[in-house]
Amino acid sequence: MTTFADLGLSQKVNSAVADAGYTVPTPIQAGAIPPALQRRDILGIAQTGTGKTASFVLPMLTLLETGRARARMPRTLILEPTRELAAQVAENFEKYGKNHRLNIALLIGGVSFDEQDRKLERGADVLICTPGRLLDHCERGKLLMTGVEILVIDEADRMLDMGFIPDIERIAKLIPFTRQTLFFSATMPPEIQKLADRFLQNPVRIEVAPPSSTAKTVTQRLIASNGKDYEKRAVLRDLIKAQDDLGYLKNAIIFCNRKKDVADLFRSLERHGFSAGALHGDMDQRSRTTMLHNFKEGNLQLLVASDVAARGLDIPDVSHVFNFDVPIHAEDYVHRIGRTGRAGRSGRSFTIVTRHDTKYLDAIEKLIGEKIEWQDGDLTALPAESEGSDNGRDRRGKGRGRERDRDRKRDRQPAPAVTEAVTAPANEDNGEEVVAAEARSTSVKAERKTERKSRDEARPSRQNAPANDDHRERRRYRDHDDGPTPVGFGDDIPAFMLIVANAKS
DNA sequence: AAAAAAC
Repeated sequence: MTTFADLGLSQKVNSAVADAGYTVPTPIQAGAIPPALQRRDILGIAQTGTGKTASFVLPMLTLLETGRARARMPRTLILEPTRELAAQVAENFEKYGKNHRLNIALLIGGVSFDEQDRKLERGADVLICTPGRLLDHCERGKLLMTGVEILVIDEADRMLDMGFIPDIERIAKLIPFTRQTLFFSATMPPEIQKLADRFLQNPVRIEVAPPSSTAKTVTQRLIASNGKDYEKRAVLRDLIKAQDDLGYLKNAIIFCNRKKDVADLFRSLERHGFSAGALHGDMDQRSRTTMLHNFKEGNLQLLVASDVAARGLDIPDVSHVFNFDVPIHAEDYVHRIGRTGRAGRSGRSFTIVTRHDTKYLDAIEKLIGEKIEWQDGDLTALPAESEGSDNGRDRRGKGRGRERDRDRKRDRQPAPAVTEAVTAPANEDNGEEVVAAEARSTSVKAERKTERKSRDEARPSRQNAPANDDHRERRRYRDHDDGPTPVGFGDDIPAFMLIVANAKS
């Protein structure tokens, strides 16, 4: 059997891999690492979850051992479609590069330029970027791309979906022709093939089977619901409680199709006393980072997310995926449920289906080539909807305030006082702002510390994400649900909370 | 019917 030791990686890399507990490479790793070490171009066709990231990180670390970075001239460049994925790749470099002394710079949007700039000035061996921020740095003249030896284009098909290809082409033009290019995509539609032909020279092609399109380790079920959001939320809560009572629920990602619904559902779950976080692209980057971090650490049991979290995020041991909405694109279903049942573990997925979703459900079942079982009866078993059909436009219009009231009346669970105070003034117009504020409220202690620090340190960075003792603080704060006064702030209550609390009483 | 990404 092939082991990592057979692949030609350096001693430093092999020892970091062994420390991480790995001995046997995955097929994409076994296929890509040897030719990558020989400076060949690579065309890797692989989904996330196949060990793809290590298949470029490990050979890059080995190749980077000779030579040094010069100021503003990065030696390697990795392009990722989302900020979270970029951060995850950076973590991989830290983990497997622990025996190296490499400068790794993460260039993503939503955070301060200054620190990124300082890293560039020092000379970066590895640059991990989302396209927009990289181009921004280039346009400011802060970056010279003529020294790039290795270019990695990751998740190319997703880059295409997101309209990043023109940016990628602009970036590639700045990099010498003599570079080595590693190109990864989960699928190879004609546009991607054309792109690969332009970017790659005589590549080694490695294609690995998707881990059986929908992982066999995931038990999938459908739940019928009427179309009203408040009904779906009640169905979801019952489902979560039932899975928890059975002892199955460790943690869950709950997917919504829209950012606004992520915000609404998150608020609702918090109001009902669940331990929940939110993640979508309109949240400020600090909240995004904090939420993901807290979910990974187990400080939040539920993560309500948009499809920003559907692909590639590596959160080991997620027990459940709930689809609050049926995804519009069938492939997204596969990506979403792929967040659970990872690394051979078992996982469960539940998808809430309404009468409006049947054609999307059909497309999903066609794509995965099987019928998904209903948990308790299909749509025909539902009582008729009370107020006629509910389409999306209706839901967003005038009927909405009434629904909100009814939703509240349905369940009399007391909500934590602080959360209630913060969420009370939610309305159509400031929904997203409230989410940002809530994201803060769940980590007030942590953020107070970093804010204090940041007065001296220009702007806070990812590295300033809350440390472990802060989580314990927050949990105590979250579980405290008696008394109308915000508790846990000392005499340092943020102004926005005081306003809200006073307005309420 | 959406989401993602630069300021």
